[in-house]
Amino acid sequence: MSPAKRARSSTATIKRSSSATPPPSSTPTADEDKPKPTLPASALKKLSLHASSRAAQTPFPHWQHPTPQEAQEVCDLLASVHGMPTRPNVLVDKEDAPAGCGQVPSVLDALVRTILSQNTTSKNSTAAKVQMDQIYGRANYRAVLVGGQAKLQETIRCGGLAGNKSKAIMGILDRLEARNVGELGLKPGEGELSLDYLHGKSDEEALNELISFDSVGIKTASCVLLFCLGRDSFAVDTHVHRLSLSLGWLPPNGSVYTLSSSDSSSPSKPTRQTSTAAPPSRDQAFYHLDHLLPSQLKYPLHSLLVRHGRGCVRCAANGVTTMDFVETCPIDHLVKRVKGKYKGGGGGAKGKKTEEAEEVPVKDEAGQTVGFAHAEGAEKIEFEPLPDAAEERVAELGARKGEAVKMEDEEGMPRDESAEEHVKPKKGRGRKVKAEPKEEDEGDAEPAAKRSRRSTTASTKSSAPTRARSTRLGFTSSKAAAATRLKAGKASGDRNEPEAAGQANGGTMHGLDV
DNA sequence: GATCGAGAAGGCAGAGAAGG
DNA sequence: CCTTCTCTGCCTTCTCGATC
Repeated sequence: MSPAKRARSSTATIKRSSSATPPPSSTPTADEDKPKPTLPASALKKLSLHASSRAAQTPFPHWQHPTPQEAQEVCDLLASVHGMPTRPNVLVDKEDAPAGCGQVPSVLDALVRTILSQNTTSKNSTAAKVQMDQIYGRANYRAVLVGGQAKLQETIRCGGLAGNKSKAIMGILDRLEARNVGELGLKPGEGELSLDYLHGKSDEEALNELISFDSVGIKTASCVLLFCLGRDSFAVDTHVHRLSLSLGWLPPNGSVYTLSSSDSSSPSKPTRQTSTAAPPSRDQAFYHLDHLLPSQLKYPLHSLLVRHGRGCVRCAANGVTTMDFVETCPIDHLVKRVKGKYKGGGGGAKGKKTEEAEEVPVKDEAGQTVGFAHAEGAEKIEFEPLPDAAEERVAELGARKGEAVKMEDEEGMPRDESAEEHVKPKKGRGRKVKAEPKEEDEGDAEPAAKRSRRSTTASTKSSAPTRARSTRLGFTSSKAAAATRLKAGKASGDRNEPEAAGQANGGTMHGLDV
């Protein structure tokens, strides 16, 4: 076989196999037989972690939710409002496809789009992708590779985290180039940089290949599998994660059951129990839900949960939707919204946190946690009446300001950002506040600089360093900066005109994968 | 009204702490 | 010492409450 034949066109439309598992090595590639080129330690660590998690099937073997019936019910209810998403058999390379949506035929393009969508809004990531296409040409990754990381970083700066993302993308392109040269026998600079060979690999092989790249985690890889490769993988993003918690599909405590790697062969017998207030992580949620959910529901459920998590005024984070909102929540009777989450907005209102509704774990005869319920007195959560129209919603949201104390939350995250949370001794593993002064609770007499980094940033997160950096770079708040620019009557200064890029982006605000 | 301060979204890697 | 787990930094934009 000519090595050149292996490099498929990245821009052509590619008909997908409808089967979740492609024919086993119908094109037995040399890279399957050869030992893999040495991967960096970080990649090996990721792969090892993934392998043990997969072997364990689910991190919560005693938590049998969602059942297929529960999943089907939620799917049907959400579809009644949002419509039932159907996966296209043929992906077409649309110019205005939003970043973050892996629904493009080229696997490499899908992966890059998904990377660009990490840690930023769809608007920003799409702007970055548009910028890339303008600078390098449409999905011209050879030009990207030739141009170097610095140029790429500058190009995608408007998307945020440009340093990390450009490094990640260049790493992928470097490896593909090395593959072209080392395994396909091409000359340097020849052939197309493509990941389309993943179409010929099994789900697990493709997933492993993807997560072996730097900056590509389970979620990113899962998105590519789900949307580009047409496989049944249940990607867990923030909306899916939040709603899964609210629906009781995940245990309230993320680390109740932990399998040691040596016991991964007997997943039904967790060897150790840890206890932490932290809810399941997104990765844990992925392994649990990907294991339990029926394959045919993964695509529609992911799409519906994302759409609903963004569009339902009752289920969106902080009650603020980022797209057309849903008047009535079809799963309102199924979700458990608990008090306690910070009501978004307004920095000045620091500390506006609502009272936490106490959760009591429900245990089976063996003492294993199999569910949770609100403590007495906390189970009655009164929902506010739904707005009747969009205008009313705006008014309602306005009226909610300042009523944070009464505002219930949909998330049910036991983790609190209060200082008390962080000075609490934890039973489980994990980093503690180093040498936390005992008198810390007492007062603020100690200069903030003397506090541990963790406790200091617990309340401010990364905002402070970010702001400090922004200030050094000449930013104030974006609003102020925008106003200043408006006054000055010129476009944004030496920045990369993110607003302009956003305008170029036009209406593609969301990479909604439906 | 202008400005400032601060939370939130978004996913990953890596540092560091603690248990076995 | 190894493994496991938690937490933070990374970056930008938007939003909103408080203050001037």
